[in-house]
Amino acid sequence: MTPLRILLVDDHPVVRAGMRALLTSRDGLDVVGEAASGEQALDLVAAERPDVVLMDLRLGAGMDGAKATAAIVARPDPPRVVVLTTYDTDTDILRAVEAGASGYLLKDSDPEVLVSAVWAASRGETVLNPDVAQRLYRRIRSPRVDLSARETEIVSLVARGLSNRAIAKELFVTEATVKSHLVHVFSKLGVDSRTAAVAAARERGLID
Amino acid sequence: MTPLRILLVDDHPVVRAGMRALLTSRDGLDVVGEAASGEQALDLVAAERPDVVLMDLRLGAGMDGAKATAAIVARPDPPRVVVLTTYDTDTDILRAVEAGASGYLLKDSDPEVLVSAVWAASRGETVLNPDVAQRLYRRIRSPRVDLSARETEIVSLVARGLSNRAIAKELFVTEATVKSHLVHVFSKLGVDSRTAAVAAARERGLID
DNA sequence: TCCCCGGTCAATCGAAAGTTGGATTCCGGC
DNA sequence: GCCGGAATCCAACTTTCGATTGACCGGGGA
Repeated sequence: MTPLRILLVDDHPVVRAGMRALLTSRDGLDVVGEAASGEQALDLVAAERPDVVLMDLRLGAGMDGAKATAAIVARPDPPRVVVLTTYDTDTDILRAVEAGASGYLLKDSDPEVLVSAVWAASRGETVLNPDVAQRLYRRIRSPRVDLSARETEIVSLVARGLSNRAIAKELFVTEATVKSHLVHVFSKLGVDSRTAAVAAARERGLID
Repeated sequence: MTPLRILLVDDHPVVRAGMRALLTSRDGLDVVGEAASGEQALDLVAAERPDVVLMDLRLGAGMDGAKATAAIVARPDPPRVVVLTTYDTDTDILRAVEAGASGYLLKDSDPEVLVSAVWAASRGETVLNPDVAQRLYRRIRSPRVDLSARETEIVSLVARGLSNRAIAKELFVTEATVKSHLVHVFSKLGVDSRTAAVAAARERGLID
């Protein structure tokens, strides 16, 4: 049987070396490339046609892991993409899953788990870390809120500590308008103050 | 010449494998142990007596990297500790340096940089990532602010979105007291609103 | 010892923030 | 076409926040 062809995507050389070391010591697994950025990952997917891509979500500057994942699975006859990351915030997970990832693992997973996840992904199965699965479940139950572009913009400025007046000046509207947007934000997030809105928006990954 | 004895400390198996792979391929370097926690690191330092410890700052549950570093350098004839981490917030850096770290590198550093940093540390030199050095410099110039325990507690609650009244209830004090603390926080951070205080405290790593 | 600092509280006042209600525009569906 | 909904905008009103001043207590360090 031909070995499974694997592409590693991570902006940290140390992590790439670690994945390579953990995977190449296994029979039937072949690391055919390493990419340090999303752009490079796309090139290597086209050139090497791997079976499985191990993808970090945070890739420093440029395209992030979720975007790169989406671009990869949009290709004809795409490889499976398994996300392997340190972060487990709701939004990160949701974005990765929406982008079409076949798995979501945390970097503190056991090497065994990692290897079996790669195999499972190659068979078309979906592999989720238990914590991650639980978060996803919670998220699906609670209705998805999304703020309009304007609202997000304003909450971001609030989070930076600007007053309504300062925000109004920044966006060339009146203070009343800023307040009005904030009222809508408050109701969408189920809070009743700017600080709580920032906390809620941050928790749901709507800002930052 | 006897090889340099190195101990790896990181809670992520992948990262440990990566460091091991990058270091063991070099002449004169010998990885003598791996620890997944601060407690384990202390044991292994005592048992293996390494020359250099590569230490992650975030170690999951239990003792964090800064504490572990401090405990290690407090030993008789201690090894050099080089911090190797993903995070580069001001507080992390400062805590590591204060704990007695001989170096501070980011995980996106080149393997070459990593290797030469290990050698430099073994010779007693201090190795700082340029970004890190710059942050340290900025930090030293701007007078160090630190909030009292009570003040930090209150800012954290503000960051969670609580009103003064709610904070007062939470801490069993009156609203006047909360306001009084916030006045001090505002003046220490150079801001004039609760949201700006949260932003400033977050930026300086005083909360979260 | 005395003084300073951290934590506690009170009263007041002006300035933000938050509430209510309403206007306009744009867009997709019946 | 017409309607409903959502996004953006605005103004007047009420509440909370923040500034200011002043006070009390307890625990260290000079």
